[in-house]
Amino acid sequence: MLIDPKHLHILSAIVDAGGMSQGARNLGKSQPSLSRIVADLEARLGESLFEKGRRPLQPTELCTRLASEGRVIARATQQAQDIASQFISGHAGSVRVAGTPIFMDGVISTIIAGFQDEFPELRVDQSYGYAEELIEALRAGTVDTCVCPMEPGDVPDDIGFQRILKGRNVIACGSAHPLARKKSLRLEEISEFPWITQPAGSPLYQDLRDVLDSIGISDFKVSYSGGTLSSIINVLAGSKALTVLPFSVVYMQPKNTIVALPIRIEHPKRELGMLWNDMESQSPAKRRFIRYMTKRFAGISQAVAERQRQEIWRE
Amino acid sequence: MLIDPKHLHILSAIVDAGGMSQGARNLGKSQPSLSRIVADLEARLGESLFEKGRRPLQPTELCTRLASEGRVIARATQQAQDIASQFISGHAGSVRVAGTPIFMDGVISTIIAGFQDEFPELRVDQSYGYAEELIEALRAGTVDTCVCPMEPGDVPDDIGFQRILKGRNVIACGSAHPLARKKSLRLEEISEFPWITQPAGSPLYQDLRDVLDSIGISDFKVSYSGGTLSSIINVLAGSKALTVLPFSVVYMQPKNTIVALPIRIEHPKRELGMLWNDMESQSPAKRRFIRYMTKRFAGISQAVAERQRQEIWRE
DNA sequence: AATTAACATAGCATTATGCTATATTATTTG
DNA sequence: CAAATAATATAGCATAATGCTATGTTAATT
Repeated sequence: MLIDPKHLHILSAIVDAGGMSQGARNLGKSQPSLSRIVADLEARLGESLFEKGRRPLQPTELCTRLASEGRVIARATQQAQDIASQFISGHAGSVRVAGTPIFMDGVISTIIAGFQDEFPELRVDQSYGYAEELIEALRAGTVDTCVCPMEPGDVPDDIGFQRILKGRNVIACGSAHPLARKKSLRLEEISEFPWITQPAGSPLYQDLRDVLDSIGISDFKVSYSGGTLSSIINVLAGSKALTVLPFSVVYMQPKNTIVALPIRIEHPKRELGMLWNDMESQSPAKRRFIRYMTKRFAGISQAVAERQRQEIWRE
Repeated sequence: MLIDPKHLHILSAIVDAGGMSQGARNLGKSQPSLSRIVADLEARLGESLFEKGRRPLQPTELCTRLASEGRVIARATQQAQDIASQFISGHAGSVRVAGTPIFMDGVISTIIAGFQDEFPELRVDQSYGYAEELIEALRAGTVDTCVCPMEPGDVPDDIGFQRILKGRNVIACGSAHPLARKKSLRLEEISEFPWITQPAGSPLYQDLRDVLDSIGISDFKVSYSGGTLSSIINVLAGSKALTVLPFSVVYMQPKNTIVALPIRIEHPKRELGMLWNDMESQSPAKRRFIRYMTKRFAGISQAVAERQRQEIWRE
């Protein structure tokens, strides 16, 4: 003797409408449908649900109590309906984003803020990692999308990649740094200052080495390492140390904290991009996030390049 | 795009069981059933509910949220199930009992106490009235059963009647009354005391008149009227007034409050009985109540008659 | 008594659901 | 890495549930 929750819902609709005909209209069904469902229920329960022979339909006590459970069911079903449509339209759900620390802290988090402003019901779970582990995480399904500097050729075939920003590094220092005011610099001038480095495995560490190699500095002094971006910026701002950072990160910082030195250094071969595993199986929220990011970066990319041209290349 | 609450319930069962096979076992269904229902739901939502190609079945975010609504539905359905079976077995529900005030207060309420002790989930709604209005209320369906002194011949054909107690009246007084200690009384002795009466329309008022008429007292002094039983008893106990009461009422009172005088007075033609409208359409709880009352009174009726024989008739 | 509005029933078409048998597939084991 | 295992997916078929329209009944109203 099992009761179908749908029947309880229908019962509540009849009781609330005050009759079968109106109840049927409210539910978008025909009156005979409800009539039969009620009759079946009565037969299966062995109890009548409406006083018979009364025309403003009068629910029995049992009916009233079952109808109140029906209301709970109706509410939960509606809720599920809403959740589903919110979810399908990409207005509800969550995205798990991972990426390299400096970019996540320095650029992506600000863009995420804009995303959350536009889609307040969407939850973003952020985590950190470098290329190999990120791809690993994508494959394991513990992360939905990653932001990571990659050489496009290094992206495995099974992983989607969308470039969002060109790789442009600069040498950065605190805005009070003695070199900060100079219009032009000779390479020798920077050699006396100590350096802030990223962890050895990180792309930026490699970039730093490459830059100094190309300038001819093979032996450099490291004054600070291991901090996340906010620590690095504090150290830069309060000391004479230098570091290599993506220009986009410098660009996104508030004025008067750090600046980029007007020295052209070589572009890293990596480009910042978004990675994903299987776009088709992504939920709408996740697709929406990726769409949003690539779209926002289309604009930002321009602005960053323009500013860099003005500030570093002085054209 | 309507979601069936049953499907949400099934979804929650699958998620909670950690897989379809176990979920199917828990629900008492076959695994292919669930598999298809999930596939249909996915097709209709256009979103997958379980990560595909993962074997410990892993619900997607959407699935998790829908399942949590499913749990609400499962709980409400179970609740409805419980309500129904409690109700059908007569262990839940309510009974609306009406009756004449003195009997309700003096006898029935005590029996109701026993009923509620045995069926604590059953609610009793009590109200008061006299024969015509009671029958009216039964027909209107505002009351389920009535307790009322009636002449069996006066019961309308459409109303069921079950005698529960013979009509036996006595003259009652406070236990400290000067007449209370006498073994036998002459009729003249009672004529000097004032009387407590019921409202003019009540059966007991008629009984009082009949009694005094038969004794030859046509002109009697009324000292108090209009009170319900507890007032009447207080007035009896604290004054020298007399009144006519059913012996059953006197019998049910605690010792040393009121007593019945050893004077044989004529039996009223009315007998206390239970009335109902249509036994078939009564809910189990109401049937159970009527059953309980008639059964309890089968015993009480004996005890009352026996005691009355001893106390009044002195046989 | 006639009218009206609602509920009940009948009949039929369609969909949903149930099952068993069997194919696939992810994971574990040897 | 192949075999074994255990779970899910699919196919096919029978049955139950549900939908509708048309129509019969009935309680309330005029």
